[in-house]
Amino acid sequence: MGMREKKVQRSRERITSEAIALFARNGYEQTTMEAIAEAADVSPRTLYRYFPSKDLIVLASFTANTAKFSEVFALRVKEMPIERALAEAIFAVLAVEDEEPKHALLVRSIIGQSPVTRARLWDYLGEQQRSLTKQLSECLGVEVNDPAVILTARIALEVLLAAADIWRASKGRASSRGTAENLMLLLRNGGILFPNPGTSALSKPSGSNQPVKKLPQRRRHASM
Amino acid sequence: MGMREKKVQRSRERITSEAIALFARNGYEQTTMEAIAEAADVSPRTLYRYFPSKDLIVLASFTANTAKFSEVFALRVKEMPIERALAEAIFAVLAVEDEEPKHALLVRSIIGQSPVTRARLWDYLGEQQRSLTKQLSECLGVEVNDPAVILTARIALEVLLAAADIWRASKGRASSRGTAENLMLLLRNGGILFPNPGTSALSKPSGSNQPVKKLPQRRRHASM
DNA sequence: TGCCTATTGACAGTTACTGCCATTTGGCGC
DNA sequence: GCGCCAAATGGCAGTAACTGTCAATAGGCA
Repeated sequence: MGMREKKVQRSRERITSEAIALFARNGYEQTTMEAIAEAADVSPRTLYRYFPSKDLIVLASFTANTAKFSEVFALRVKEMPIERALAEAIFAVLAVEDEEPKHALLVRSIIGQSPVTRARLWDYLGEQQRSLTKQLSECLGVEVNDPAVILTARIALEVLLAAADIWRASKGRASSRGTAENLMLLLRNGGILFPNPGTSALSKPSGSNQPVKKLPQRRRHASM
Repeated sequence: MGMREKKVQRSRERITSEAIALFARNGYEQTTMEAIAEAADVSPRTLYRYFPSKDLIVLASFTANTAKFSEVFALRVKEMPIERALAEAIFAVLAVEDEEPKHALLVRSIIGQSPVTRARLWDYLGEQQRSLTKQLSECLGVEVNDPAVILTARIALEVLLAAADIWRASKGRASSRGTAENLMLLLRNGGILFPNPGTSALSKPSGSNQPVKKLPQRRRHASM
């Protein structure tokens, strides 16, 4: 990698880390692009070349730390049943929450501060969902617009989001992986609406979550 | 209602309808607030008093035409099982799609044009979800942070969104209600991942959707 | 009729973002 | 090392979404 690309890389990382720091200190709306540019030691115009909009800085910080659902799924589905592959993908995406809880909570709090930022996350999840739908349809040999695969993909991502929500509500004290496992068990048993015979309709009192296996760490300001 | 409030009401409706018309003609980004103000015959400053931001005009046009999920659910759950009440709420929210397909498609296309606008919809759905979670927890006598109710609320809204998506993909030719019914049947049968014994894992070929019962029409630019 | 208050409008200012052009700087053949 | 090219950067001017402030206006009511 030449001098040129290395400089770009470093600028990019400097921008994201300085921006996150400023957002954390002063709030998202209160920190101007000019301030970020100064902190990252580039001109405002250059900052806009790296990130066409302020919210994309936040999204970059988010995606840099989270595995891509569809990628993990694509990898795992070759060697295990679909249900397990989905579970693995969910765990992989949630890995940051268990490994760097502080940082995960911080980024989420920044995302929560601005509608535009939430929009980027929503769009990102939409892409993941479309991608997963496509993969599921190929696995099962049905059309991509088959209601069954569309619904399955959406529910899988909902389990992920619900786990993240519950984890956040616990302020990072719970295990996100354990939470996700709990939810998937619930789903398998038919949930509240369609409980399978012999399973309780409600979730078991989840005072203690399972211990979490350590997974290889992802670096914070990765290549993105 | 006095002269004063009536004037406000009329201004509000003039703004939303003119704005939607302009968005439809020129696109969301291309129409300025100034242009909307002029079309609605108010000063720009006044326009901002009615709608603090451009995207909220679009959200208002959306919510004015769609029933509130949680309200319908609250009403119906008193007289029928939860599963049916959820279904009724889904049908009620989807009613616009079947009654005013053109308008529904238009608003959705405008929402699709801007991330901020999508964010508002997402936030709106988030409120609905929290509200539904609370109601479900009361119905079942469990905590609001019970994973089971959280997941149930999310899945219910996902069914709604999936139905809307599939309906939109059909360009309004399908029945959104029929689509939703199809999805709920799928869910009841355990879907792809956990099929109940004796049910096909995949959705049945849905060439013909059920006929749709006519429901009382909601006015387009209602009180909001 | 005349006062009071809610609504409106005009003006100036901030900030996110864009297009354009001049300047700098790393990469590379010589 | 030298000079050329293309990529990267920076500065400047402009647009448009907002926001605060204050004066003008117009219902509502005594």
